[in-house]
Amino acid sequence: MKRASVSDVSKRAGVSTATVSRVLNSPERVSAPTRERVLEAIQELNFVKSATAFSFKSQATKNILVAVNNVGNIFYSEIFEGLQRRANAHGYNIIIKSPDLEAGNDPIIEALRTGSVDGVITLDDYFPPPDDYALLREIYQGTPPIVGFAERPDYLPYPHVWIDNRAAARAMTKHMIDRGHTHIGHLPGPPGSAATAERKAGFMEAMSEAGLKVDPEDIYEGGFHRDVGRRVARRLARRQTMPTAVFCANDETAMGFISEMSTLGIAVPDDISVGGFDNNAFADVYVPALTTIAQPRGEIGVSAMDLLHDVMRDPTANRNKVVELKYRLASRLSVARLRPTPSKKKLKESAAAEKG
Amino acid sequence: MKRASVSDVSKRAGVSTATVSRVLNSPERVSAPTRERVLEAIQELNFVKSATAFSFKSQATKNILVAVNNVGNIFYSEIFEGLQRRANAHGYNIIIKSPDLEAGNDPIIEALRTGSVDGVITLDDYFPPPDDYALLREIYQGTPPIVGFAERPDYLPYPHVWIDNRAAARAMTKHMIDRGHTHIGHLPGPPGSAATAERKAGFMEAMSEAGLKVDPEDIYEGGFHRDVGRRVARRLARRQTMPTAVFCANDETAMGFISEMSTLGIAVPDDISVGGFDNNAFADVYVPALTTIAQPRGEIGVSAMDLLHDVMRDPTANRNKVVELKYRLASRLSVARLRPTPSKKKLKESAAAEKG
DNA sequence: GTCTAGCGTGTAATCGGTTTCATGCCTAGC
DNA sequence: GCTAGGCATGAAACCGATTACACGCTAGAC
Repeated sequence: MKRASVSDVSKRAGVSTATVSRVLNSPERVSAPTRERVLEAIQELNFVKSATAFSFKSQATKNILVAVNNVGNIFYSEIFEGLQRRANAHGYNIIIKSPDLEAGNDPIIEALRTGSVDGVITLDDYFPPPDDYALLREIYQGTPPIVGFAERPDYLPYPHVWIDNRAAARAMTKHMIDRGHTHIGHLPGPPGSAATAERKAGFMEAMSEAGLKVDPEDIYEGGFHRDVGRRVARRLARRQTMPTAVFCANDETAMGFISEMSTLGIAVPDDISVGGFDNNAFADVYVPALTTIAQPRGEIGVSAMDLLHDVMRDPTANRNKVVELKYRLASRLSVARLRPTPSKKKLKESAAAEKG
Repeated sequence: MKRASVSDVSKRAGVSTATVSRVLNSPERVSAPTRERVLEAIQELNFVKSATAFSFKSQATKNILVAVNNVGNIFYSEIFEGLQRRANAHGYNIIIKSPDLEAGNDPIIEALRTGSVDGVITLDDYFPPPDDYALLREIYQGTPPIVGFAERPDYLPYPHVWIDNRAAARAMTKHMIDRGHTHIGHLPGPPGSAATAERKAGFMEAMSEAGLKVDPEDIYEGGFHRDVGRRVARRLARRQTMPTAVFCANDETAMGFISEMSTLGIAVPDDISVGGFDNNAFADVYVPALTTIAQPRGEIGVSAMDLLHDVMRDPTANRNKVVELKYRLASRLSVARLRPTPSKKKLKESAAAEKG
């Protein structure tokens, strides 16, 4: 039992394939009796248009590539959700792909070259070889159907959606300063990333605006990973004077930091305050509930898909379109008002007292 | 500047399209000089095979549909990662989709009917209309190229990957019993889900094997959501005698529970032990680190994709294939050995003492 | 009564590859 | 010297839909 084709339907209904196609695409151009016969035949044969044949003929796949560095990063989950929902609304499918590091291939280049997708959304700093992209631009006469979130390479300034990382970092830092903290540490994220640079700049600006000095020792470069937070926690715990607050440029890092501090017997926020960035899926059920910058991830997905849709419909008009989305400071428990801190020694004593 | 076609290449090289196709697919059948000329022409014109034309001709899209109820659920992240990696290896793309509840359409039916994908992987209890599936089975002569994780509807018993939820739940319960707990509560998850039923059964089995009675009051049906955990926490805190341990059939629920308990001044694991299920992305950096059942999510993705690949290559031979993956009990801090619990009153006293 | 406009429908080309079949040439075997 | 077989290549069909163009018929205008 094979799928029925237009030709099968046309035979069954005693008409030409052209008429069947008209019934499907502009039924008002077909006389009522003929239309009826064709529709019956379609029913009887259980006919559905072949997606591949349609793509071939129309030169449009209805597929959108979503390229990310690591599909498994939970940061994307909600973005995927927004993308998917919106793609459905526009009649697209989303194909999600990460670069295969061993093979060294670039999914974006490949997909656009083979024409297996109509457009591309890239969600992070995705920096493959410029020369291939130069070629792409040539092919697409300056406007490949690409849309991004946040950072873009200079050689391919595609339309994009972003949030103001610098302002957000400034807001978090100010939040800490407002609560009495003057000695604040910062974990800015992986070197080389634009997000890192922006967030760090925001931190520095807020500190300098408040007339506070930043000891280079209090900046801990690293990556957006729990192990970075853990490592920094161990290092901090050994120092003579700890900062009273630490701003991690990523919730996962913050959680790694807090959890390690907890096993070292240092409590958040009683002994040290911690702020994060992302408002990841578990920031609100963390103990303590994490004060963080909420990125509107669902909306990022929705906006990116809508933007791409615009770009695909009118590439030149939307060539330079940029959509800024609002961040939000989610103030919860992990950043507390500064109180005279009990020394570590005192803490141990009280713990001992409780046991005894 | 448009993409070059086989025909363009053939003209440039002064050969027929058949020869170009041979160079691409079975180069050994073309004489060296001709082959050279064709390859040159391909280079010069920057020729790449059209994906749509190929799909059309070969009747294979190289696309795999991954159907889930909610793309945004972070539980899938790592599974997606495994699926993606393996799909790449087999030369497939993955299209990720959730049903559009308003439109009431079923992505699986639609995708298979239009032929826009070659196969389907479904990751949770995905129970759309049986009659449509009956039709699908007819079309595919009994073996639609579908593979699932865990639960399947009776009317479409596709090959699948699973973990033994019942045994895993039994293991967690036994772990609590081994640590001295006899009064254990259980949050089994959303009613109607097979996972819920299995995990609950495992819990009951372990309790009865240990000769322990389960008060129906200690079973809290709900869903895999933080709010369920929170609600149960509030309810428990009001009871005269709390269980000394609670087994939540999902980490998110466990975290909601723990975080609410924490704001109520009840500490985990000092006052009550909590076990989870999933080993989600943050279970290890939670405070306290969460004791849970680790599902091998990456491996689930890998196995499902490999299984689908087998099914697509030989549907009849793999019609009933089932792959069982191993769970693991991750014993961390949230389940502690039972100690004589301080009453809530005592706790408040000691807190007051600390302040004073 | 003739001419024309327009409606409904069919014929055939088209998209870009792959594949079957045919053809011409060369070589080896007798 | 003739033939069989094999190799390199080309011509054309094909996958399933859409669409430009052609055609015939009817109705309305003069």
